[in-house]
This record gives sequence, C-alpha cells and structure tokens, in this order.
Amino acid sequence: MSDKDNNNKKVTSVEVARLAGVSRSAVSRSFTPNASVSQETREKVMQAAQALGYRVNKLASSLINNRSDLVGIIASNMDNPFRSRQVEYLAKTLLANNLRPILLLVEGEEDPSRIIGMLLEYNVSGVIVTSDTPPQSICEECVTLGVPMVLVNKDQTDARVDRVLLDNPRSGRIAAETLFASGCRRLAVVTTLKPSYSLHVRVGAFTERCRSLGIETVARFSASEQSYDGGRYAADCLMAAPEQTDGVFCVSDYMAMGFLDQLRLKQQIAVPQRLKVISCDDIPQAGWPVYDLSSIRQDPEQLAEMVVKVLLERIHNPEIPAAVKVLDVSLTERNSTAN
Amino acid sequence: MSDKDNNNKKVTSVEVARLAGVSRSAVSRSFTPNASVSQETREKVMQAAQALGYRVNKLASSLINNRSDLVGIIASNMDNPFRSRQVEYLAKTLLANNLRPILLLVEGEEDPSRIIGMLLEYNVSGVIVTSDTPPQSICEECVTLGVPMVLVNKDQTDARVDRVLLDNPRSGRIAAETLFASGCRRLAVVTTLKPSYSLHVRVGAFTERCRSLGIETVARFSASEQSYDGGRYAADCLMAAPEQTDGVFCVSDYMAMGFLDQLRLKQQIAVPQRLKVISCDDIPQAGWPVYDLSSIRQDPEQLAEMVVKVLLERIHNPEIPAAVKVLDVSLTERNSTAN
DNA sequence: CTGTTAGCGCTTTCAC
DNA sequence: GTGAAAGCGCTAACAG
Repeated sequence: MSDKDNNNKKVTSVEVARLAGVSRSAVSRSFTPNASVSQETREKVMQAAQALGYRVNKLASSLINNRSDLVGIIASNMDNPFRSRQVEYLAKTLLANNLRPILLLVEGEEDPSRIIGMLLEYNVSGVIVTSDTPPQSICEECVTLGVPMVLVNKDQTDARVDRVLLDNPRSGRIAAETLFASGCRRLAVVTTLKPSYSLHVRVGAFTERCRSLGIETVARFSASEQSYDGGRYAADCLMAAPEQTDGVFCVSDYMAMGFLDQLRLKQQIAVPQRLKVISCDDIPQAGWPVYDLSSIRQDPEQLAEMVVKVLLERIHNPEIPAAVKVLDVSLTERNSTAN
Repeated sequence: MSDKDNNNKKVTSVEVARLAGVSRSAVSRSFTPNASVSQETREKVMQAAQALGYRVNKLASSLINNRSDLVGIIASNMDNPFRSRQVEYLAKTLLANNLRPILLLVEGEEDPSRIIGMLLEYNVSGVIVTSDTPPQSICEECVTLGVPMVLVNKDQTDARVDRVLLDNPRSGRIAAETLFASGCRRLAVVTTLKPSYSLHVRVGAFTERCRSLGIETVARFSASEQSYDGGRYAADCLMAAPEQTDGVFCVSDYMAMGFLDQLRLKQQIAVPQRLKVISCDDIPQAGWPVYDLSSIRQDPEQLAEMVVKVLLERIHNPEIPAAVKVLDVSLTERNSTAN
C-alpha cells in the first residue's frame, strides 16, 4: 500500500479536509500563498494532500478568481528557426513564471474568430502574438474584453496594447555601417515582396543610413516569402543582375542561409572576398562554420523575459497605459563581412 | 452601436437567456451538439449570443463534464528541426480536432512532479510525450489517474499506455541496404553516447542487416549529444580514424547536417564519391541542394494525425487495451548515396 | 485563525 | 421541448 494508492479517480478538497480533520476552507487556504492559516494546520493539510495525491483544480478556482494562468501564444512560420526559438523561449519563460502556454499555430489566412473563440472559451490570462499576421480584429476584441495582450515586433495603431520590439531601425543602421566599414560601396538588400513590419523597418533604416554614409543601395532582391528558398531565389537574382554589388544585407538569417548556400553552390561569387553579407537575428546557424555569418543579434531569451514581464505587469495592473519596450540589438561580426 | 458593443466584461449564459427570452438550460442546450432543442429556440439563442458576444466558458463546463479539451505536449530538444516540426504538426492537428495544446518544454533533468502537477491542475484530457526523457513516474501517475497518454517513438514497459512508433527497425535495415546497393562495404555509424530508444533500435537493426548482407560495420562514432555539433564531432572522429570507411549511417538528419558540413569544410572526403551518407527523418533541410542527403522519411504530419487519432480513441473509450501503432517509413534517395 | 455560507458559470437530471 | 433545481470543485466573505 503506497502513499498514493488512491488507485481511482479525482481527489477533491473535501477528502483532504476530512483526512486532515479541517474544513475545506482550511485546505484552500493552505494552498494559497500568504493566506491566513496556522503553520500547524497547513502542515496537516499538506500531509493529507500528499497522502491522497491531491492537486488544486485550477479550472475550478479560475471560476472564482478569474485567473486561469493560461496564456495563448499565437505564432506562425515555425520553419524559420528564429520563430521556433522564439516560441520555445516564450513557452519556457511562461512556464517558469507559473503560466501555461496554449500554442495556437496559425497559417496564412486563418479565420481570426476561431482564434478569438479559443482564447475566450478558456478565459486566458493573456495573449502573446508573434505571428506575422495578427488580425486587427483579434487585438480589438481582446482589448475591449480586457484580455492582456502583448505584440512581439509588430506595428500597431491601437495604442492600448503592449508591445515589445527589437530595435529594428538600429539593426538596419548597424548593417549599413558594418558593410561600409568593410569597404562595401555598392550594396544590395535581400528581402521579401510583402515584408512584415520589422523587416520593412530594417530595410528602411538600412537604405537611409546608406544614403547618409554617401553610398547607394544599387539593388533590391525580393523573394515571395521569407524563407530559405527565398534566400536562394535572391541569390539567383543577384547573380543574374546587371548591377555589380559588393555587399548584401539580408533581412534575416534564415534567408541569408539560403542566399549563401546558393552562392556557394554556383561558385560564382566568393564570400567574403567578392561579396560581404550581413543579416539579422543571429540564430545559432549563423555561427555554424559553413555560414560564419555576421549577424545582428536579437536574443530570444531576453525577448521572452521582457514579453512575460510586460504581460505580468498588465495582468496585475490592467489600467496602466500600454507599454512599448524596445530591446537592444548587438552585432556579432563573423567571416562574412571580413576583409 | 455595433453588434458586439458590450464594451465591458464577461457575458454569461443568463444574459443570453434573458435576451433570448428562454432559460439558461436552453442556452446550454443550444451550444451542445445533438441536444434536445427546437430549431426555433436554438436560433433565438444563437442570435442573442451573437449580439452579446457570448462564448461558452469551457473552464466552467469542464467542471461538469470533465472534458477540458486541454492536451499537454511534453517535448524537448526543439533545436532539432525534426522535433520542432513534430511539435508544430501536433499542435496544429490538435487544434484542428478541437483540442488545445498546452506546450510543456522540458530540459534535461527536469522535476517530473512539476510537470505532473501542471497537467493535473488543469485536468487535461490527455498528454502527448515526445521528449527524450519521459520520466517513468509521469507515465505511471497518468495511468493510475486515468489521464490518456500517448508516447511518441518511445520504449515503454508499462503496457497500459498508448504508443505511436516509427518503424525504426525498418529504417535501420533500409539504411544498410541502400548503402550496400550503392557499393559500400566498410560502413560506419554516427550516433550518440546515450542514444534514445528510437536511435538505439535504428542502429541495432542497421548493424544486424549489415551482418546479414555480409558486410561489417567497421566503426562507430558517438557524439555526446544528438545535435549538429555532435555530427561535426563525429566527422572529425571519422577523418582521424584508422579504419577506412566508404559509407555512413547517421541516426538523424540533424546530426548528418553537421557531419556533412564538417566534411565539406575540411575537404578531405568527398560525398558521395569517396563516402556515401544516409540518415533518418527526411526533414526539409535534407533536401536542400547543399546537403542533398538520402534520408529515410518519417512524416511528421502523418505522425501527428495518428497520435491524435489514438488519443481521441482513448478519450472516448478509456477501457480499450493500449494501442501500439507503427508508422511506415520510406526512403528518399538523393545524391549522398549516388554512384 | 477557523468554519459556515454563498456562489463562480455551466450542465444535467427530473418533472412538466 | 422546456424550465427548475441541484451540484461540479473551488474560494471569498463573514462571523465567530
């Protein structure tokens, strides 16, 4: 007969109360931090709970205190390592803060009302959006319903929702300056046809900084999607292009990987001898010797910490004005921009 | 004044009932499939619900019918694309089946009781384990508590839990046969020091099939972990090894990527001219031209479908004996084993 | 500090 | 087909 030998079904607080010889309230209080219980009672309760294998039913308690501690993560494009790492660290950080991530993976043109429905049905304590397409309608509904919401690296006109941004303008500027410092004078940008907010800002800041440095971006190669294959496509464009370029800014490491691989495969243009390349994210792959890619680091761990911090603040204080946190970025210089 | 202009807090069924001029029971029944309601009533209710922006509170209803529709996914090693894709498809498939994935990412030696606690607190409808280390204690507790559980590609002595396996023995055999057919006679295995169940089985079947083909596996290179860097390490070992080998079986594409990259970087051994390479998973990266890696496909989408199917069956019929489903694998032959 | 009471939002008998 | 009433497991007031 082991301790947890209640071989059958759910144990409720009344059974714990009975075994401990106290009331159900005492049990509840014992599991509530800073509640008004004597040490003695709490110990009795905990002991009984242990023996019975009791666990508080958060679904029931959320009914009372309206805190489910469930947090929706809306994400997409998990094939991009940067995105999947982002989700990974978000999930881990939420867990570490006693919140439970519900992972909602969306794809292209998803029905937003379905997503909203899920969130609302489960009375989530908050929502984190990292997907490229956070339908405006979701934001609005969450705001009016008082569901805390944090947007990651998103533009947002609605001033009532919290946002955590990477310093995209700075990323663009660093890219320009680094290529310039490496001696590049005829630059190209590799991006997508319909860039997301952050990509758009990066490119804008890049071209602007180039201009102020007195150099021109002579070409732009836009793939239909932000992916490895998109990067390869851009490389093909570059090799076929009439303009001679000596430096390239890729909007993401993921694209840069495809870009570099395609260059290497065709062996027409050596990196970094004839062409320098820099990109954004600094995912682990950028550090792989085969790429050895200079990249502007966006630390997903730090990002996750900040997102959860902002979320928790809003949960505890729903009335404070929306925060916009901008996280610093930093250059990791590697061989792809070496002289 | 828009439809959903209840600019404030939660709408409950009583408000819908009032607006529709019916009882709360009628509202409940209207949202329950195959419930006994007149079409007329249901329409009235739905209309009122729409106007008020009402949504059923699953947390409350789960209290009654014990079906939270929450499903825990326990996963790890998200840096391996195969693992992150697995999680991706599982999450999507659950969603498509009206289940909500709670993502629990574990790391090395995590405290299992913490995980169990989370699952039980939320009264999950099921648990899916894909992590390499599914602590036995979690399984046991779930079984005794009647929480449906599906293990993905795991060994398991406890005959009471469902499992979905890839045909690992067949993977090993195909690898051996493919290398043999490509003319290899002196084979090596690239694996890890502490291989997971599936890796172990693959290697076992591989060496056995080699023997039956009349060739020997002359070397085994084991990295400390199953990762890109592990693959690189194995490549270094191979290049330093006294034995001449002409064919390599990597236990996963992820390792093979590091392995191939390292070979290419050192340029000592050309693939496939001097060395043929084959591995398992057939992640998209294997098809990238830079790798062009023959690989034994384990379709994560099909896997996810099967896992969810098994889970749903158990949820609906808790008493059926544990199922063990084995999914077929198939060879995708590419340049790395070409003659 | 403790037990009693009420009720969170929902579903489900059970009569009608 | 419908409403009244009971109760899922829990916590928050309120007395004591």
